[in-house]
Amino acid sequence: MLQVNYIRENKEKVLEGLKVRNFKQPELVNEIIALDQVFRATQTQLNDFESEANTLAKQIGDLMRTGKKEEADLLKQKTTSCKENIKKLTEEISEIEPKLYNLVVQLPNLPYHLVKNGVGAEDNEVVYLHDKPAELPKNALPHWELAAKYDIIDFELGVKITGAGFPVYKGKGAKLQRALINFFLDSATEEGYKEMQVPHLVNEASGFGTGQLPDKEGQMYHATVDNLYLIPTAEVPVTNLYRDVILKEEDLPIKNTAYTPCFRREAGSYGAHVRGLNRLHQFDKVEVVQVCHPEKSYETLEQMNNYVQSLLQKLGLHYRVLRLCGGDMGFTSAMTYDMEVWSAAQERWLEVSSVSNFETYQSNRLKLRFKGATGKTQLAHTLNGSALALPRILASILENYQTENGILIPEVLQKYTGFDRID
RNA sequence: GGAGAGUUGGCAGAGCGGUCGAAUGCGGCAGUCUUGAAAACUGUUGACUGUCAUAGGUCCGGGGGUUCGAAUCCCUCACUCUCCGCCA
Repeated sequence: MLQVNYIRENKEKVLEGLKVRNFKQPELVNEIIALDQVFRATQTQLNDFESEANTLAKQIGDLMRTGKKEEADLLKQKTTSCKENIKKLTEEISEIEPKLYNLVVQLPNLPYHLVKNGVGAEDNEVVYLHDKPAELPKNALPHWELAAKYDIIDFELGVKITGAGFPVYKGKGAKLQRALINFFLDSATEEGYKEMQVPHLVNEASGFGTGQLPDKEGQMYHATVDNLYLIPTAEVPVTNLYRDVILKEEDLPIKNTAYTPCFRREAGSYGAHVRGLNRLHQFDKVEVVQVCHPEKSYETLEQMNNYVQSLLQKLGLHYRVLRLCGGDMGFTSAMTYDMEVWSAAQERWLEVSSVSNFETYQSNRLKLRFKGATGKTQLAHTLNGSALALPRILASILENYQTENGILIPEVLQKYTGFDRID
């Protein structure tokens, strides 16, 4: 979330940013500033009374110790009105504070200056296009048909044991999946990320820390008996490692990577576009996360962008990079690149990665700070990206590498799979 | 699942209802000594809020209560640990 102090001191910038995002309730800004003023005025009044009460209590203490009980009793009477005021003002504050918080969390992050004004996906900028569509054999099949033909992914079996959106990978399909995970983790390690294995269930506090709660509660699977949530992305546990942490400046940047399954309820999304591997309730993903110095975060974003592209290039996929416009960007992001691979058989682009700089939006909520040379603590910047999400990568490999004689395995994966084709 | 113990500053660990934001040790930082380093010695060292700067205020797991005054007493919730049982 944004910092109230920042909103107060940079009202115009905030309004401009919200405009780029096409944000529908700019009036929130004024409400926040007004309520914040009330909040701080009340706080000041309360502090004054608290100060008075503290002074009186100390005096009474002194008198009691020196045996002047009558004088002490006299002073005690004076505390009554003070206490009443404190009680009243405390109640006021406890009403105002959550109200203010609820307003502030409704504001999205402010876009970086490179982000273009826009409403939706059609306004995104294509900033890079790599290669051409693969040339496919005549009767090219979409991946779900290839999956059935070679018996490597079984959607029906998943339906039987769990439900739709939980595929079963079989034989070489399972092996290819594992190969991709290893390839992505090894690559991330070479790039300087530290591999982490984190829990796949998180508590409520972690859900709040990265902002899935309270708003997107319906998107997560909830183990109610223990009040734990299945993670929708590794971002949740990996970023929460740094909740309530004050780092040393020399610890930055922190680069972590983790492979996890991801669980998403995807309530309400059905239809042709979710066929096959396009949209699942459970899928695998390798995530990269960085915590860095505010001055370095855009440099870092470009590094991460390039890194993700290097993976796609090694896999030999036709892809493009989008810089999302204000209206299409996630709520918490300041700038996002989406990578999309071309699905030759479906003839559409599939999003396989999203790399974002959240600036201080996450770290403010997480209380993730660092202490610089000056001794002042300040919020760190956080970034993350998928590197990569497996199902659509798998889908596009199946589709793009299909031949008359089976599906070829990209060379870079062969040392992980141990075979060079699926037939 | 049963029984018990605990939760205090970066860590370890003390704390009588008032003089406690909190002893002490370690760690960190600065200095003395040294060619340099180590050791030793000296000093310093929490976060948040607030102010132009002071001042002031809040924080001893969370919430509530008793009291003029709570880290300390009471209630409640959460979490952690130990032992037993079960078990990958």
